[in-house]
Amino acid sequence: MMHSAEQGAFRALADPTRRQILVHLAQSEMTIGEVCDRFDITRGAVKKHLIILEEGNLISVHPKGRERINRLEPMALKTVADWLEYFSHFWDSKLGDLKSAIESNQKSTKENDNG
Amino acid sequence: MMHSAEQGAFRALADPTRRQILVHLAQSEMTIGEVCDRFDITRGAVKKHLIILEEGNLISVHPKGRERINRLEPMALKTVADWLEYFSHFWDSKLGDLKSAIESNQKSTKENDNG
DNA sequence: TTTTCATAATACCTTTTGGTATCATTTAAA
DNA sequence: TTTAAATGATACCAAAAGGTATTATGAAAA
Repeated sequence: MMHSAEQGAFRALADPTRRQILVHLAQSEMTIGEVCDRFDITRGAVKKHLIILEEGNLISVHPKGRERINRLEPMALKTVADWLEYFSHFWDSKLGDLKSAIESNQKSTKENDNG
Repeated sequence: MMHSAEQGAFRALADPTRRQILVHLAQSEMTIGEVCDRFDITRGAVKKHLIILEEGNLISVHPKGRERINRLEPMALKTVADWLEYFSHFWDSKLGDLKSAIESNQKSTKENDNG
């Protein structure tokens, strides 16, 4: 099946535990054990979340002795932010009302990366 | 169960068909029938996607005679963009490398809305 | 009033998801 | 060289997701 570049990241972000893990990794990189200490689920569950985060390129994993360091990879988050930015004129527009913003959008945009 | 304000939106955005629907609704509001015309799935499937988008406050639905108009609600997207912005210093930082950005983050941030 | 059109609702099916428990593997330490 | 620690892998389970087909409703049109 076809997957857009950001699909893996959107999928990973859908789960609150995974978003929480990203917040923790934004403070410092961690081993799996250290991530587990911050949640009340089993190591196996945490491991699965880390795999999904890795598949979405939101983290990278680096072996170090018998440990494995999990590190935030912010560029995948930027991919998501970029997708959202396509809609940003709806909320930071000076027009102030949605109807006008959509009409303005219809005039200016026919094709786009989100389509 | 506790749900953060943005949980419904993140959940809705995880599916590529639903993201596509939002792109279409950014062009103009549409009835369900008009949304269906743009996809190769059944009306029932589209309806379910619209319900999930509505649950995430990403769209609102407005009865009009025997039709129901689906309208983009951009503020829920802003909620998601705001969550992501917490991480933005990792990619737009002048520091340029992640290690420094995380160390800088450790100094400046102890608690935050994402935590 | 009787159709017809746009939509809602429900039952059902398969795959994915989020979790557990258990066993295997690899590396550091005694 | 054993032993302990950190992690990986697998089988299993219940619930949620994404889809279909079918039936029901409610408003517009003939």
